[in-house]
Amino acid sequence: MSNEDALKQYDVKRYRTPDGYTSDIAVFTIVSEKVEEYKPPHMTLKLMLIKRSVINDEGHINIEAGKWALPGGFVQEDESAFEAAKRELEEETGVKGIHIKHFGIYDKPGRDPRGWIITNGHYAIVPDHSLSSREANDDADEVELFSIEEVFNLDLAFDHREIIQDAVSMITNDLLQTTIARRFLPKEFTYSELQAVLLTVTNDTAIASEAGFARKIKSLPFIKQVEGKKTQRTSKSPAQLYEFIDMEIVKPIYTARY
Amino acid sequence: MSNEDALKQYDVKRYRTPDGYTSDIAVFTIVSEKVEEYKPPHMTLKLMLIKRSVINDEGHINIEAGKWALPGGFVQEDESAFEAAKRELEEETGVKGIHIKHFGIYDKPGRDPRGWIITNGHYAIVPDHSLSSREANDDADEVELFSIEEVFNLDLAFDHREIIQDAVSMITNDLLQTTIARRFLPKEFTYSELQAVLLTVTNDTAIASEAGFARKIKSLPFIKQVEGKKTQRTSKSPAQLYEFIDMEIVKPIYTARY
DNA sequence: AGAATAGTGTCTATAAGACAGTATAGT
DNA sequence: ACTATACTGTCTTATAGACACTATTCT
Repeated sequence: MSNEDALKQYDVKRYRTPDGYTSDIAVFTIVSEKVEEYKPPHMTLKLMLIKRSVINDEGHINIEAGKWALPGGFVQEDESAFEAAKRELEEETGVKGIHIKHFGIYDKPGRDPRGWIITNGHYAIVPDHSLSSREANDDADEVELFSIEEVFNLDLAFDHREIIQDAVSMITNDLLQTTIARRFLPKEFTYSELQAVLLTVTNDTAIASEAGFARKIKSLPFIKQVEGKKTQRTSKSPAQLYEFIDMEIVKPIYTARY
Repeated sequence: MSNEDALKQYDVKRYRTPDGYTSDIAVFTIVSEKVEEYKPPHMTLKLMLIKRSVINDEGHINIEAGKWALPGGFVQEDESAFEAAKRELEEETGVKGIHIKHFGIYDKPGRDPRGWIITNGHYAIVPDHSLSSREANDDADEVELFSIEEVFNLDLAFDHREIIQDAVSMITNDLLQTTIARRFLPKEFTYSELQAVLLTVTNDTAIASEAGFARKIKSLPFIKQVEGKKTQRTSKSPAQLYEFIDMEIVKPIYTARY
């Protein structure tokens, strides 16, 4: 009658079980191009990929060798896929406290020739500078940043093309419909910096307009001015600093106002 | 050098593998209350749960017996978790072509006392009438619909409380930010029917206002009038019918218009 | 006629969008 | 003075929101 009795009778091997359970991470960063003084940023969304080495860390020939792939690895026994993704990302970049989000599961039979291997798709947002310390490890020959257009011209391992497509569309949506843009920005930022982040994924005219966006940012309920604080990092004329307010935002498609 | 060589050397048992891989489904339906003639509907969002039986289909004592749980089951060898969810839902309700969406993975070590069992959370939207044919099966004593408030007062199996919370917040968001409301409605519907669906998850004043919503629906880019078609099912006065247009909608929180 | 739902008319306040113009400060 | 960015002024047009009013049809 108790759970203990039930457990004794439960045969864990009744069903076939997966041969592996892994986490992959689409590591996004936004690089500022033309970082001159007194210039507003022009930003590009980039994805970090690794080139799979021919010989793996045990001296064996690697599967899908030579192809570009998302970093990732096996989930350990005492952790969840999400925790594994966080751990692997920390190992890879050496950075803690990174924004990371699970967005999908990839479990189609045959997606990995080694067996029934299930992988979890995550995306992560890391600040530009965190990736400078990156280095190739045993499983990877090279580590490189690619723009979204470049990525889809590469020879990608496994079903990583599909995973990356999902990651890109997920982060695009999230950038526009949530406040995760903050993860690409310093705590305090100018209107043109936020604008530059959003313009990496949209060409919405309302966002692209300088004067319009400069005005709009002041009426957004989830952003507030940092009173009396200005910066000159984007122009000679001091620019007002803003910061995000922590709040849940759901903007229904059936209404126009907040 | 080839993938075949790599495969020969690959030891699938290097890492511990999960003991089970399952799919659970949060089956939502919206029931119209007070369905009188010539009345606009008043709707309530309900979730279907099953009560786990004490003895399972093999005559053994069942785990988490007597508790309420999401329907679900093991993913078979030749299918993905999503396909398993669809299959199980069809088996359960006898309805095909149901809207179903994967929203999360639940893999915390210890979430299931039987071992390292990973489950996939899906939500499904089924029309009211499809659930009338539901019946208890071997694993379930009872099948019942609960309102969202009722659900959280029940004794729920495993970590289904957490899964249900995620399902509810996901469907709430999706109802307001995507056009899935159409899955709760007939192909052609009146403004008050759409309004009733939305009001199951929000009390946004712009949506709750009759006159306002009746006007608003005409300017939404993803909904069009069915020219010249009216119905009297919601009132004595014939009401205009509308239908959804298939399109991608992303409404940025940084802008107000479409 | 009465009742209930489905709208429309109309007014006000607010916001968007366009575009010109001003402000600031480094070179 | 020049230049580039950061705004602000101002006008026009569109929409939201409120609330009264009309329209339709069954009972």
